[in-house]
Amino acid sequence: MELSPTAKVILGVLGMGPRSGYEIKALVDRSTRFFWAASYGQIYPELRRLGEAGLVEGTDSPTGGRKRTVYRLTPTGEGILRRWLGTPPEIYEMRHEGMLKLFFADALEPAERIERLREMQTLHRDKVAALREIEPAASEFPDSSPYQVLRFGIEFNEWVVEWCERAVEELEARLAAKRTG
Amino acid sequence: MELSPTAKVILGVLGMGPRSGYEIKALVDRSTRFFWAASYGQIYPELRRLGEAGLVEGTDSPTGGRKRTVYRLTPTGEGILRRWLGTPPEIYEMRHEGMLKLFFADALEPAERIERLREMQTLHRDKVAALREIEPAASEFPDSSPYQVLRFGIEFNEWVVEWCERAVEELEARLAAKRTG
DNA sequence: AAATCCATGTAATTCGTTACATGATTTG
DNA sequence: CAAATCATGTAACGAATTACATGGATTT
Repeated sequence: MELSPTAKVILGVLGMGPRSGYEIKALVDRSTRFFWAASYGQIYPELRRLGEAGLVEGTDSPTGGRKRTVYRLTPTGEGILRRWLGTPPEIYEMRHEGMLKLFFADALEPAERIERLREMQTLHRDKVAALREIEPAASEFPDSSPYQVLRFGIEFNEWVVEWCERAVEELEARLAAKRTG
Repeated sequence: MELSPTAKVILGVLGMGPRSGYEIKALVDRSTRFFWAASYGQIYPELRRLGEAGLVEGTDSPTGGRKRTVYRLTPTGEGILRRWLGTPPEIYEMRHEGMLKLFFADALEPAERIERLREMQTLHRDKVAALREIEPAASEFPDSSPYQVLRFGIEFNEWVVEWCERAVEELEARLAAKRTG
């Protein structure tokens, strides 16, 4: 039973309690999206597949005349979630356009290379700001895993901001040395 | 002229000098793969498309009876590369299974949560080791952008290893406090 | 009354990996 | 001479986003 990327988030989220597809998407957008995204085009078909495979179970629970299906884990699904959680992580990927541009920055003037670094810094500063907005709500449960993960996100992005700062300083020092030397 | 993800690496690599598709792939695998991967199934078709669009130009230069096409940037391609390099980065994505498992770790025993963290730590320790192997060769050009990016990779992964260490210590302290308290 | 939110779902398109097929050349 | 490397390419498949379509409920 190989779990698809989207199945992993769905099972994990349903492990916290029953939810509709819409609610799963909303939760993902507020939390795991920073390291594990999922769109409607993935979530709804995957919920159907997981239902067919017997890992989740949908119950109709409309709000008024608005139809709505709430999904919960079956015992099988619960077991498979546990098993997956108990396995070492395998997937770790990054797609970082700032890094890519920096990698090719030898083709640029030194001043432009510094500009590239500044832009990368801005991007990560914005990430810190975005995550800090979530923080007050999340800090209600300071011992929880989700809060720990949020802290990681904030501290990691702060680290990158500082790294950029140091990199800029080094480059500027080198530029100055070249001018005077 | 919207550049595809693979077009970005290809143009960047060709900006450092003419290369065959095979050589592009080899370089990517030794360098940008950590933050921008590309496979044969992307590279060869994209080289053809870039050729049709007039950004690159292929020249037959067989080695013996083994056919081989070396690509170089056209002036148009050069210009488009420059323009892209001079624009703020937009794409920044991460897919981190360790983080995802940690996020859902409230469903686990505290001891298991610590295990999850240890596994994440191992993963990043392995990354540090892998990058350190490349370092000696890269450090020949300590002022180059690629070396700077490699340093980022090493230092970033080291930071994560330390973060995991701190997180484990906190959790262990909390566990101990619970036992005695 | 309009805007926003709740809710579900699909179609089109792009992106990306893996595996396969083919064959020459070099190195041990 | 076997294995590794150089070299190009495609087919099958899976993953993912975006946009669209539809419609009820709630809020302003």
